[in-house]
Amino acid sequence: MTTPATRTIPAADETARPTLAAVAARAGVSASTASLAFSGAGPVADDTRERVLAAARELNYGGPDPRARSLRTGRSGIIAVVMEDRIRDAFRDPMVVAMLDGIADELGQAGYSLLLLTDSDDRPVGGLRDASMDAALLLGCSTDLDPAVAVLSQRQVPLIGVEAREREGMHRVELDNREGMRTGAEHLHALGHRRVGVITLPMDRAHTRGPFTREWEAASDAYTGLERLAGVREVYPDAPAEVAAGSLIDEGHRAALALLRRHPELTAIVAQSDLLALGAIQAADELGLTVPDDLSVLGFDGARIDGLSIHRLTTLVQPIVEKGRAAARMALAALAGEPVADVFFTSELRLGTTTAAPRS
Amino acid sequence: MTTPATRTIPAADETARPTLAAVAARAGVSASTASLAFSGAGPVADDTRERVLAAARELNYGGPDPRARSLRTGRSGIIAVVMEDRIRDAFRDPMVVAMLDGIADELGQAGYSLLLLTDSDDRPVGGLRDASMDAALLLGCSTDLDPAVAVLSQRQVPLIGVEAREREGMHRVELDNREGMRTGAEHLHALGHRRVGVITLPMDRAHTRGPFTREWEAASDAYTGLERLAGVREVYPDAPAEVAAGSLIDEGHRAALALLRRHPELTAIVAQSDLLALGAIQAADELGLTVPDDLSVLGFDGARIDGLSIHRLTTLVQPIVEKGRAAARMALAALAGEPVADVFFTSELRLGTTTAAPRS
DNA sequence: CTCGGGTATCGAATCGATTCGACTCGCTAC
DNA sequence: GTAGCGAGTCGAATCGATTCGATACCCGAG
Repeated sequence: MTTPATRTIPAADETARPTLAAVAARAGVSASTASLAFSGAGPVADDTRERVLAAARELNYGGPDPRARSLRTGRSGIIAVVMEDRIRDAFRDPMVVAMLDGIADELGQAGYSLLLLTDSDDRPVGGLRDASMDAALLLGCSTDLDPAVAVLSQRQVPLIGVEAREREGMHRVELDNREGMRTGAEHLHALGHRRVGVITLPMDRAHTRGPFTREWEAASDAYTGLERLAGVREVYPDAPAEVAAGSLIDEGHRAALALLRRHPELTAIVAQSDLLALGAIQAADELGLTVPDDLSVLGFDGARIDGLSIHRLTTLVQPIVEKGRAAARMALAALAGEPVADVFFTSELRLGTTTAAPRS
Repeated sequence: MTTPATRTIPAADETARPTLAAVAARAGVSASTASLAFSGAGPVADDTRERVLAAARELNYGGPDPRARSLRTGRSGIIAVVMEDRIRDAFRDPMVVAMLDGIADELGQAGYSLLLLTDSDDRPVGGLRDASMDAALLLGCSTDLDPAVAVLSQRQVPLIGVEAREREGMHRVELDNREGMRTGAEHLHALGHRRVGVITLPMDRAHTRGPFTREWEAASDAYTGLERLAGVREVYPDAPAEVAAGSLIDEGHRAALALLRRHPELTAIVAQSDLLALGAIQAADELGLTVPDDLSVLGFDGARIDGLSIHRLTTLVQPIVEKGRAAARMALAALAGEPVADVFFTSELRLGTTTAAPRS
């Protein structure tokens, strides 16, 4: 050994995790060479590489420590997906799952992995602020989490917002929520409906239920829900709205009951998601209303929900998986230093059996 | 400034990301003090902290870089969940989602975040090997991914296997799959059933469908599926089995049709998951068989699947969310250096309306 | 008046790799 | 005969923080 005796030599210490330096020493090469042998970047003689790998095997070395590599290279290979809801709630929504699917697929192919973050009351530790990530995808996040996002922005982490309010330095994936809903509302109007109610997605972080008053509307910063509502209001400016606590069948059920109790004159309900629409149909059944003759129901999403209903929902189909893919690709492009253009998707009205002309 | 002019001073360079050192310099304190000011560990005078934070604001510094912190402290705050399936498939399974829910809840409270990894053909980069994580939870992983897991083991990353084959240095969360299924089979036997078939979970990584032959069985290293099958075989040693390509309703449907075509004499079907059982019921309906009189169907999981069927499934209820929580807690305990004991959960037979004595 | 003890701060070592520039060979081409 | 080149290797700087031990200071107790 040429190492001076003054240095601490962890030589035969079996408990400590071996380092690249230890492997290099054992193989009789420098750390730089050993690094090259592992990464494959740069020229290394075949038998040198062999010796290094052999030494690694002998020392039970499992390859370079990702932490150190990440510090040096500035890349962690991790892309975060930030959601507002608790994971439990998020996974209940088939739209979220479908989108994650698109994201994961695209990221996986590029060799990135996916960190799931929920924007939970900004904990002192463990949140957005101190997870290392190369980029972040924000799924429908309101402005509430601005401070945390600002930190990422400061760190020059590329930010992709999916159906999120516009924001300095953030790329966006958008959907024509407003236009889609207007198209849907026009469809109802053409059928002859004049009294139409809306069941909306949550309008605040607390997932409060109830009638969507003008004051509440003024205070709300929910993005997607407001856009979809605005679309309906372009056709039915005074349509009453009931806010659900989540995109869930039960919530649609509850909201529909509330809405129909307060507004028995309604002949159609526009639900801001397919799950909500399904709940509304259930509620109609219970009230003895026939869908679509007594009550038309319109959804949004184009979720393929098999067997949950005898109806084929009239709904606005959005390319949800593609949306996920697009978001992921934008992150990858930003990381590659390529220019990134915002992406806009459009939804399409799919006619089903849940809308028809109002009776009489 | 007291900094010698020979050092490169990134002073007014607005493009480079500011470092803690830069902030410290600007605040007129040492890097150590600045670090303390941010982390809160150690005594710092109030006005010193103020000055540091002010300097950070001025320099647009977003807090310590997680990468560096992670290298130094040896902790990344990330716990990985490794699944075999593609995310798309995994999320379709309500059991996986429920378990992730328990995991996420427990980890979130402890300030950890959740890295989703799928064991995809061991890509050169982006897989298990080079994501930094403090611990890994392996959800029902077969031995196929041993090499990758071995690396983690070498790195002394705590490993928790949920329904995974036993493995050196891995903690386990187990379920009484075999005993549960035996109990279910005994229930059928007590009702008088003598000809019983099984629909199994996937038995290989390729998700191959088809009759589960003895050769295949010998070659398979699926863990949960084999255990559950073994439980049934303790009562019905010769029960024919049909392998499904996933825990999905459609797969249960397909498998049941195949099974009943080959074995019309069957009076009961044991499905290895509730979704498969639901599919089997659908298939029975189509074949004009009445459940439970013509065909009894037994599930496993105790998934709460509302509205998908008019039947209440007879099934083995497992504490799935608790399983997730337990796994997460084990990881946290291991990280805290506490002793970790394996955890065993038990399932319980819940009688529904899908099993009865065979006709005649 | 001095000593003990707590508070605030700093310097320097350290975490474990990657990477750039320099250096040494052996060979070819002019 | 030597300039030029490419392959292979090494040394040293660097990434950006945390943390340990030392130091300086102030205050109260003895």
